Amino acid sequence: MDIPPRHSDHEAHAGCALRSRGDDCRFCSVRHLSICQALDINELDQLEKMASDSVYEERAVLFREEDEVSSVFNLTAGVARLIRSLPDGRRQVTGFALPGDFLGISLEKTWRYSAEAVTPLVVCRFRRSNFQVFSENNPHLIKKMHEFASQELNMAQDHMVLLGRLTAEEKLASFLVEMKKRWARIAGHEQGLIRLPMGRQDIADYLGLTIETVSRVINQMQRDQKLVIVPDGVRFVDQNYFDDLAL
Amino acid sequence: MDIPPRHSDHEAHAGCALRSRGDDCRFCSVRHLSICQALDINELDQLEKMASDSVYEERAVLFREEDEVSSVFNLTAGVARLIRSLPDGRRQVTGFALPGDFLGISLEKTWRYSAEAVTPLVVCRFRRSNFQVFSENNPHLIKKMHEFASQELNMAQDHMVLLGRLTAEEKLASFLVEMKKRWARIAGHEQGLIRLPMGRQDIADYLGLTIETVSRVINQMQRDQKLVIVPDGVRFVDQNYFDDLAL
DNA sequence: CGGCGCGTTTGATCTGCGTCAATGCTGAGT
DNA sequence: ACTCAGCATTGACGCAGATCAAACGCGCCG
Repeated sequence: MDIPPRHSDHEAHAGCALRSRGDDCRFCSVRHLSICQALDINELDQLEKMASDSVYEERAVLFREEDEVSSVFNLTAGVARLIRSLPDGRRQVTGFALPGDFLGISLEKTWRYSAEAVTPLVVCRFRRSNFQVFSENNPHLIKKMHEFASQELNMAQDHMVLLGRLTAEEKLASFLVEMKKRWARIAGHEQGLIRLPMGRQDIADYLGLTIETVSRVINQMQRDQKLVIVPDGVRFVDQNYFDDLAL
Repeated sequence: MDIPPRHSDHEAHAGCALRSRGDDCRFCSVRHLSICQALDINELDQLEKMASDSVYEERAVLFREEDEVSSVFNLTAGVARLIRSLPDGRRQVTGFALPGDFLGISLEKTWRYSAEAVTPLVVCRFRRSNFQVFSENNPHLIKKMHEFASQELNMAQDHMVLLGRLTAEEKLASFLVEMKKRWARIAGHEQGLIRLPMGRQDIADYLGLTIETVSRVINQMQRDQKLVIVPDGVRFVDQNYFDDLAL
């Protein structure tokens, strides 16, 4: 049961919490975080002509593993989970996409993972063919994309260490520290709050654990006065504890 | 105790088993596997002027995590392990580099992993600054490098699934199938033999297991007539068993 | 208000793999 | 041939985290 995206090119959601690009790349709230930081005003104008905003509801599927890559996405608001599934239903969440993240940096013809909206989502979408042509004429952009790809590769390698060699407690600490750092880069976050819009099951599938272990470890941390669990996230009480444990 | 590389620009190892580029890129045995496949004869000539072959002994360190990236490498013969270490000594092998693999595709200023020779090694080495200038004037090459980076990202994501969600038996089966496929792409391999030049400890650190578990699982597979252990590797007896288990 | 659905928490028990320890194998050096 | 060093194998045992099962909390809707 896929939920199709609501398209909204020149209407709607102005003033809404989800508004982001607002049909003018110059005012895009994630511009300085995204690959668009490589572009000057003129290039931005060109790119804007190819862009279309899309909104997805919670749980909506942006694309599935094996689907053809017909569009690439710049996430402007919300959180998505990136998933690889095994035939028997086991899942590995390979990452969470936050505002400013780009989906489609790889040159493969088909997606190698699925993407689903964890929260309501706004994306800036491009037809891949258009985007490819545009990028091939913009060396700045190509280089920025390679930088982003390098960055992703590093994060992937970090995550291999986490999955292969850390204990459950270390995994959770690393995850929370990572989320804290990533939210801190993004404007409009409440100081001190680590937002966790994804469910426990997603966290478990990201860390290679079960939902019960995730729950137990987080609640134990709360009992030990290392953090407090609040609606939609946690707050660190003992930052040193986390810095010591995290990868 | 680092073992420094023996340099050999216009001498030595002609006729030796390790000879590969032989100071003429046109005859390089890994050209069609490596990023050099993007280059025509003229470009290859230019690149050759910047290249220098280096040979490393078994266990030699090519570079360490945190080192500055002053050179990038094209592996022409041998096998290297790529390692991330934790402060307390736990290791994660993030990958094995085989002939044709390129080290230094990322644009970061420092290495994020160490590389060590599993077997004696021949590499085609470039000063990073030279290579960077050259690549910026060769769109073909840039694109090929981005392709290689995409490929690596996919492999990293596969590996996350393996580390996070597979059993020890599935991990070993996936590893062996992966090695079989990778050797098959490389000329000069003996049909049917899956070469495993790395030690059990390296395999364990690659799969997020202990050396004892690796040993137990492989030997159990032999007892169950799924494979036979031979010097320097294994041979599949029951290919279906592995295809069913592997990721 | 009450009941229902869904995600989370908590408890009891199990088990796959890690840990610890001993033994075996192979190849290099004397 | 003997010894030693470095890996690999094998066995006994323990534990971190999985599994199974039950209860909890909370928002939603009739």
